[in-house]
Amino acid sequence: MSTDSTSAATTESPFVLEGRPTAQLIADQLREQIVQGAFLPGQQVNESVLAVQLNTSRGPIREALQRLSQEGILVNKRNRGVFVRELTSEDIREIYAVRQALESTAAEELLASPSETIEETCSVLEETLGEMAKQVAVSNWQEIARLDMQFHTSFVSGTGNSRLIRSYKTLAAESRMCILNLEVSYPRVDALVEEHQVLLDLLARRDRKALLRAIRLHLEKAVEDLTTQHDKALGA
Amino acid sequence: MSTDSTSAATTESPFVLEGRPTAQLIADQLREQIVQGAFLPGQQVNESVLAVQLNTSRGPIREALQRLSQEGILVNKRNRGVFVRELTSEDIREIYAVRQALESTAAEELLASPSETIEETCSVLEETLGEMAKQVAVSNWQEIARLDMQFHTSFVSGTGNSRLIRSYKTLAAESRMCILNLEVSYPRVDALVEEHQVLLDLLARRDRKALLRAIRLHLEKAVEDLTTQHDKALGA
DNA sequence: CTTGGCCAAATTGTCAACAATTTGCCTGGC
DNA sequence: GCCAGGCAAATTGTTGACAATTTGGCCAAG
Repeated sequence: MSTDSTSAATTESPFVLEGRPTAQLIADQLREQIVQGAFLPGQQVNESVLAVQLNTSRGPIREALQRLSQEGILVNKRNRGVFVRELTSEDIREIYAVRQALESTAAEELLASPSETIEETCSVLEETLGEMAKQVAVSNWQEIARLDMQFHTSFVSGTGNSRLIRSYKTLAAESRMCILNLEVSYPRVDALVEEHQVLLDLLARRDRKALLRAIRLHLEKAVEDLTTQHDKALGA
Repeated sequence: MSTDSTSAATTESPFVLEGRPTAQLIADQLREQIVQGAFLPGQQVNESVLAVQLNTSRGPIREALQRLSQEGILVNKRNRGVFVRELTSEDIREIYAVRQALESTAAEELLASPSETIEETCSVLEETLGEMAKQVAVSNWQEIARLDMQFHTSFVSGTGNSRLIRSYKTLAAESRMCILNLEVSYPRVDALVEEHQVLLDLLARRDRKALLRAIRLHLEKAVEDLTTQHDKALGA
């Protein structure tokens, strides 16, 4: 992954301009690569090599890296560079505590929305869930992790509250990092699909109290799984 | 406020370097100026003039502006520049809905913390509240707004949850913008101090249920005041 | 008088070179 | 053998210049 010609594979688009903000495209690419584990935690991300890999100069790269630093998936050490953040068990608890707060609020707002909005959200969630089931069948963990977070992000996006969505997306990226850091992090995948199906059903049924409770339990269980795996990995 | 020599007054520090991340210092300065109303909503923020005002080049300025754009107090229009965000009544509702979610979670986490942490937080809040009372006496609205948000930010900071704090600080800045946009936005200042005193007392007394309720009412009332003033300002 | 396109000004987007700082190694002395 | 000091390499931080794009005004044709 150094500077050999095969690194061109990481450059997904030869020309970076698509008529949209360039640095953001780079940031999105990098974020995706990072949460997929292309960069190891603690590893330094060099501006210059990224510039040549993405066929651009350091300027846009700097902007993208700063953006990701602000999101929290990179850390910036003055005059040293940016590094992929290493997440501790405490970080996991923090992230999921805030996620619970935001998802609960999203549930409240969704239930207060017109039926049309709820139904549209449900159909989106259903589609994601179907895709998730397929990927579970072939044990594609990376895709499962992505779809897991896509499910939750779509749930929150259903509210249309842009601040809620913005805050949540950051946490979603961090969550994917948590999951990826732990290799096989889904103890039982069957339960995973089933749990999300429950969330979807409760939303469709407008069962406020049960939905809030299910969200809490779902996230609490995730924290438990993640921290357990995390501490185990540390012990190994 | 154009390019005359008096604009040097906006440059609070002749030398920007203090051994800390430079762009962040600029961002902090700008954020403070913006939430204080030094830039009007919708106004364009020019990179070049800022560069000469702050006695630096466009590079760090760009980074600072991008950071503030990501926080949401500036909006970036491709090839046009960055502008101070104009907030609508809908924005106010969004912001305060998320604030309610985060502050409620902060309350829960605080109450689950060791007594030591709670007491320390209370003393910090008390100090801010005392300062707020002083500024109320002299009707210094700008300082009142700052202390209002400092109170809430300190409350959330008491949890030590860095993600919670990070998300909240963004909303706090946006809230100050809401307040500033509306000139005299505190209908009755006495009620303001009193309400915060109630929050502090309930935290000190560990009255979970009453505290959560008080937070909700406090923020709901704020939304009502702000949107009323906002719509009135639009009608004028 | 209105409308269409063209032109120029201003501003951001990008780039490559230069400066400053940190880190690790190497050498010299104790 | 160990430690202190300095030196060199690498990386980021900063700067000024250049390129691209949008916008508003101007002019002419209908």
